[in-house]
Amino acid sequence: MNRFKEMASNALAQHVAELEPTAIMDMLETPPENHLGDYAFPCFRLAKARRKAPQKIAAEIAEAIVTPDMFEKVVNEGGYVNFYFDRKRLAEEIIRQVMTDGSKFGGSSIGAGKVICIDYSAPNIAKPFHVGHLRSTVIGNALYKIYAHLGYTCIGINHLGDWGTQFGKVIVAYRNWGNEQAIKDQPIQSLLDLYVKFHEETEKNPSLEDEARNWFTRMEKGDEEALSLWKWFSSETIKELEKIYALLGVKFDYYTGESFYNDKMEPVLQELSDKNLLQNSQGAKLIDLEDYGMPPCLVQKSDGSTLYATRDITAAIYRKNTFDFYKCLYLTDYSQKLHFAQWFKVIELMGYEWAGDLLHLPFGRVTHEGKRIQTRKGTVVLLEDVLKGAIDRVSEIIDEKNPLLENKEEIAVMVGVGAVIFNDLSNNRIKDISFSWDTAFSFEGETGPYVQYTHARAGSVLRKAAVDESMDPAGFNGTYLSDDISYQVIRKLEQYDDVIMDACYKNEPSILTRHIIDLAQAFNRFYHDHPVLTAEKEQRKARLMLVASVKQALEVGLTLLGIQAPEKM
RNA sequence: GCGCUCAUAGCUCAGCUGGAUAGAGUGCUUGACUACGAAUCAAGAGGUCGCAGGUUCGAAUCCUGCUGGGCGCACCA
Repeated sequence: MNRFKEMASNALAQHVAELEPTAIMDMLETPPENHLGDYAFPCFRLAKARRKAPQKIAAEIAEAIVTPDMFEKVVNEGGYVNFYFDRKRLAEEIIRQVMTDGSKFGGSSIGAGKVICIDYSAPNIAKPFHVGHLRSTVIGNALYKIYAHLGYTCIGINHLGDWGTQFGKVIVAYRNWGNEQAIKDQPIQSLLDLYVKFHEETEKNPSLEDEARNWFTRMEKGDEEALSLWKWFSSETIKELEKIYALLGVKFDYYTGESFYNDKMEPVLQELSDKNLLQNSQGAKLIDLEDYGMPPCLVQKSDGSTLYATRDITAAIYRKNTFDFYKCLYLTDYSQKLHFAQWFKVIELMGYEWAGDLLHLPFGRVTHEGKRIQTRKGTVVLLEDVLKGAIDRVSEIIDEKNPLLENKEEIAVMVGVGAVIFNDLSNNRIKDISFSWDTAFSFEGETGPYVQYTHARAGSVLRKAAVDESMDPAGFNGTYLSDDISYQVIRKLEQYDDVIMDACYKNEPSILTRHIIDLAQAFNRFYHDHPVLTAEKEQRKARLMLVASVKQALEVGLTLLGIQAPEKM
C-alpha cells in the first residue's frame, strides 16, 4: 500500500462519506499529464447521488479539503480533484526511504507467516530443455522473489516429468541400442536419441510398445533393474539441468517430481472412492464433471496405472499437508488450462476448502519463427543455444565498446543471460512469444541490457564522485530535485512499492519489468540534461543522492526478476 | 461441433480492472559524444484500438453477435 496515496485517500474520505475508504483508494488514479498533478480523484460517479455537476463537486471538495501532509496543493480540474505533491519534501522522503531500505526497497511484510508453493519449470526428464521451458522457469522464479520480497515464505518446487510410460520406452531403447558412455557425456541428447530411435523402430516392430508398457509396469511395481535404470537416467539428466539452472540463477527448494508421488496415490484413489466420487467407465476410473461443464477427470487407466491428474491431485494434498500453503501456484502454458480446471474441481468435490487456493497461472507458448516447436521435428530451439548465442553476442559488444573491462566473460554471462530472461518477462504472461534468431540478440531499447547499462552508468557516476563525500540521506535539499525532469524520476521511485504489490497481486512479473524500464528511461533523461559531477555543491549532493537511489532501485528490480546487476559492463 | 483465449502504429508490445489529447520500443528520416559510459538522449513521420451493435455522463477497457489466429475437448504429460 502506497502511503502517499493513502494520505490523499484519507483526506478525501472526510468529504466522500458515501464511499468506502478502500473504494476511494482504488479510484485514485495518476493523471495522464504532468500539469494535472500526481493523483486525481474522478467525481463523476458522485454526480447522480449528489444531484450536482461533477465539476461542482470536485470544486467543492478541493475547496474544503485539508491538504494532506507531503502535498502542496489540492485543486480541481474539470470533474477531478487533483493532488499535487510537495516536490521538495517528496524527493527528500523517497530518497531517504530508498537509502535506508536498501535491498529491501519496495518490499513489505504483508506476507509474513504465509507460505506460497510455486510449481515451476518442471521439464521432462530425457527431453531437451528448449526455449519453451524457459517461460515457466523464469516467471516462476520471478514470482518466487517477488512474493518473498513481500514477506511470504516461498517453496519452489520443480515437479519434474520423471514418471510415465515414456520411461519404459527409453529403457527398452537403451537395452537394445544404448551406450553407457554416451549417456554420461550427453545425457539429455542421448536419451532423446534413444526415444526417437524407439519410435522409428516401433514402426517396424509394434511389439516394442508392449515391451515398453511392461517395463513401466515393472517400475511401478518396484522392479530393481527397471528402477535402477530409471534412477540413473534421472540423475544424469538432473545433473545437466542443474547446469542450465545455475546459468539462469534459478534454484528450487525441492526436486520432487512425479515419481515422488508414486507410493502416495493409492490412498488418494481410496479416498476418492470413499467419498463416492469415483466411477468406472470402460475399465478406467474417473470423476464425472458433467455438472460443471467439463469432460470427466480420468485418474486411473484401464490397465490400472495412474495419470497426470492423479499425480497432481496427490501432490496438491501432499503439499497442503506438508507446507500448509496459503496459495499454491502452477506455471504452465495455457494448453493445460482444462486439465487444471478439472482437477481443481476434483479437490473441491473432495471437500477441501483450500481448493480455491490452487492457482493455475497459464502463459503463452513460444513459437519458432511463427511455427510450433516440436521436439521430434527439427524446429526445436535449445535454450542452451540461445543463452550461448546471447553471451557470445554480448562478448562481441564488450570487445567493441569496452575492451578494457575486467572479468569480461563473467559480465558477458550476466548481460547475455539477463537479456534472455528480461525479454521473456517483459510481456504479459498470456501472450505468445515468437522466437527469432534475428531479433533475439538485439540489446537496444526496452531490453535487459538497457536497464543493466543504466545501472552500471549510475554506478560509474558514484565511483567518480569519490564516495567519501557525505551520502547522508538527510543531508541534502530536495528543492534541487523539483524540476520536471528530476521529478519524473522521483515519481517512478514513489510508485515502486505499488508496482511490486500489483505484480504480486496479478502474478504478473511484466508489470515490474515495464516499470524498471520506465525508471531507467526517466533516469537517462535526467542524466543527459543534468550534469552531476560538475554541478554546484548543494545541487551536486542532491543529484548524487538521486543517482544512488536509482541505482539501488534498479538493482532491486533486476534482482526480483532474477537478473544480475553488474557494476560495470 | 462445444469451450477457452488473443486481435491497439510497418513490426514487438504498454494502456493502472470504465476516466482527461490512446503511449513506449523497434524500423524509417534527422540532430547530439574535447560534461559524469552514445548498449545513451532529442526531434519527426506513423492509429477506423479486427468489424457491427449495446450499456452510460464517458468504452481500447464491460455485454451481445460476427470475422480471423491460437489452444483444448476420457485412458499423453
